[in-house]
Amino acid sequence: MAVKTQETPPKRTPLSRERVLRAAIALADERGAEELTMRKLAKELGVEAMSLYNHVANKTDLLDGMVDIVFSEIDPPAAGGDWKAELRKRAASTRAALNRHHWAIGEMEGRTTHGPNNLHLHNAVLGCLRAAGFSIEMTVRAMSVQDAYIYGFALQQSDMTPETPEDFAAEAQRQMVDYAEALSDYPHLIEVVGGYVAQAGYDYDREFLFGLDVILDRLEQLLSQS
Amino acid sequence: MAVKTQETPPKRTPLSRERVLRAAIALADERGAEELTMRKLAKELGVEAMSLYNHVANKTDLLDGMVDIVFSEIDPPAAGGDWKAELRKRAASTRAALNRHHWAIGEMEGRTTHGPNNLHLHNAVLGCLRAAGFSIEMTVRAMSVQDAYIYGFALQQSDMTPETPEDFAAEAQRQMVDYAEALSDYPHLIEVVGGYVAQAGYDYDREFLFGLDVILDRLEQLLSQS
DNA sequence: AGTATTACACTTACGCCGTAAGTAAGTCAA
DNA sequence: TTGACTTACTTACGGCGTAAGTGTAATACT
Repeated sequence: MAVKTQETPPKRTPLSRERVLRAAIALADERGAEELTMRKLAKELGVEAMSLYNHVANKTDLLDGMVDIVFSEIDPPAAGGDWKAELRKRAASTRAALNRHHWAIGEMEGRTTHGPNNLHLHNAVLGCLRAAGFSIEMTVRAMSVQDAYIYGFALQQSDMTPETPEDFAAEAQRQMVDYAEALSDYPHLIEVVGGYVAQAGYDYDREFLFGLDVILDRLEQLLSQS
Repeated sequence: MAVKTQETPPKRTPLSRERVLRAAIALADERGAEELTMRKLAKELGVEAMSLYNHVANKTDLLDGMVDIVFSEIDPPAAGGDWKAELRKRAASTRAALNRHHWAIGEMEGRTTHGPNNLHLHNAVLGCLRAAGFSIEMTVRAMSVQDAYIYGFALQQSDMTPETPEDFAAEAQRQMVDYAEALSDYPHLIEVVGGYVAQAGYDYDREFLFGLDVILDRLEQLLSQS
């Protein structure tokens, strides 16, 4: 007697904004920003594309949410301690977050809305600088130069996919061959890229910290002579 | 006697890669990168979309060509003169070029192929630093930190559309209202953005040069003590 | 318990996009 | 003249974001 057979009730866990955003980040992390489409994201969640619109207003709202989650992964600096160490820590964790989510650097550009985690982080950076003794004017400048460097470095790194110094050296050697004829006009590229980087490689972590300390050390000088 | 009336022979000047690239840049400059599509570009040139493919291989080839033209607009630094002045000049002209073509900063990310103008410029920067007396290792680092800062600054600026200090102040005031309730948790944002930037505004040129000199001055110190 | 409301996933459809493939019209060398 | 080449045109395909409407299961309220 065919009662309504409870044939494997789909039993899908319901969607939520959180689940949608997390899945979107995972997809973008794995396959890149241009592979993140509403249809593919829906398929990943076992759902049709239009269902996503019950939880995000549209695609830019989706990206806004994703970006703010990335901001939440950054360690805000503490105010009142060793300000250089605190800012080094936040710079490193920013770089780490942008590295984990290499699509984020491209998506943060041109975005006009700032999520709460973004505001929280920047409030903390300003507070750290103010506590260190910088004037308001210098605080603005100090944050601006650091942010520009941090995001710019991440941007440059995303141009060169190889991660390790060895990979980088190999890539440099390959490009030296590719551009061989043109390169003969560029002796300094040969000397530096061909003669040095292709041998020694390029340690992103070390170079990043070097540049950061160029900035922080000079800021410290300006602070002490003010 | 209906001879073949030479009824207004279309007389269109033929396309060329140069013309396509220039038109693409003009379109992207005016309407943004996301408005640059093959169809709209073709319409601008009075042609059908597919005709463009006789002059560019595909859309990324088009963008490669556009990006290299932007590089051609940057003044390469001279080697052997006042190296800080030369590098300040190239930084300013880079910023100016990225400002004229605000889409470029987004399109240079992740690009793996480097056009001749890109190579030429970077060869000149390396040459300038080597002539100033930097070791090969320090030359790599010095270029890296400058580039990161320059591109990062342009990236940040593209987040905030207003150009003039006054516009910036007005925008800051508007955002203070938008985020009023959340902002109460962020006293330093209130102090700095609300209390200072919203009043004094933000002079991009001045702030850019300040940050650049933070870097160049510290590099000079490291050079003289080596 | 029965009914009304809401929440949420589904289907369909529209106008875009980049571009593969094939066609037609002009130019120029032999 | 002819035939190869260049270059613009037409058509078509699959994928995109998303507007609009439909069906259904859970929840809230008599």
